[in-house]
Amino acid sequence: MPELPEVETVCRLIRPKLVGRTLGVSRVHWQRSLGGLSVRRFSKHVRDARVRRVRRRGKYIVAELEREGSFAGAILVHLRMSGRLHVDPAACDRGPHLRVSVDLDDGKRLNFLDVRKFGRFTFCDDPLEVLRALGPEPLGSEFTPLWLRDQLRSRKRILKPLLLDQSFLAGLGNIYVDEALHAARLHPLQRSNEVSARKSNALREAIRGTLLEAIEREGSSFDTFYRTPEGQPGSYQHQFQVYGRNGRPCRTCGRKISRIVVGQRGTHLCSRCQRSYPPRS
DNA sequence: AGCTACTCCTGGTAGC
DNA sequence: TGCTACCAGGAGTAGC
Repeated sequence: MPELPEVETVCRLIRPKLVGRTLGVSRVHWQRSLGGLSVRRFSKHVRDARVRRVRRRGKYIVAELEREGSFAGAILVHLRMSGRLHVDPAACDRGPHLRVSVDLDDGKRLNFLDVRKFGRFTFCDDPLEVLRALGPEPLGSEFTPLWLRDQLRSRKRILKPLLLDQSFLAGLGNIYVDEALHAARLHPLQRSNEVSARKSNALREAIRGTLLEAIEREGSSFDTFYRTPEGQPGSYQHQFQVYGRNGRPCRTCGRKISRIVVGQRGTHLCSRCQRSYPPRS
């Protein structure tokens, strides 16, 4: 599933193909991809606007638009489970999963594909309205050791759902939470207020290290899903320590990786490496 | 405040 | 082979 590293990879690859382009006609094949916006309004907002900048915030891709040099809203993309973004020649047939496409002034087309239809490709007058609900960037300057310690201490939430909560920290999903918790040797069911300062620092390092390494490897690909916009798979899936390794030996200690369900999410852990929960008595 | 359940969707696969 | 049933899962929302 596209999480921060995958979204960052997509962003880096499509940025040079979009910045400076003027948008043309759009085609909407699945209206709900627009997230409630009408086809007419979407098309009108996008047409003849120029792409000023392409950036990532959490798992969102934000393509900021301008008209006559002034900010004119943004295309906001969330890939959710199976979304993909490609810039293709206009003649390229992307098949039945193409949901939205927008013509570019260089004869190409920005295509949004999404097998499971959970993703969003929409226009937003003020993207900050959506983005300000997000927590800090795990690779940004706000995510300090002190911030994490304070935030963990001031809540009494189970670690896994807390780390998945985008309003707490932006960009982590099921895969990288499991990987980071294993790297920090923390149990997914541990309560946030019961995490020591030392463990909090370890968690911060684990989150940042995991994400940075995954970005370096252009994310993770499996299940025929995520691909870079160049069509290449990422390679971080070969580094997984726990995710999807149910029943196979932990690469640290050899114990079989177990799978439990936490907050309706499949959760993978090593019960020897991550034994802080339940508390030993 | 924090939790659970439900919804949206499809392709893949287990079981028969 | 061909059918049905079920599963994964990010995020929003309702309800307790």
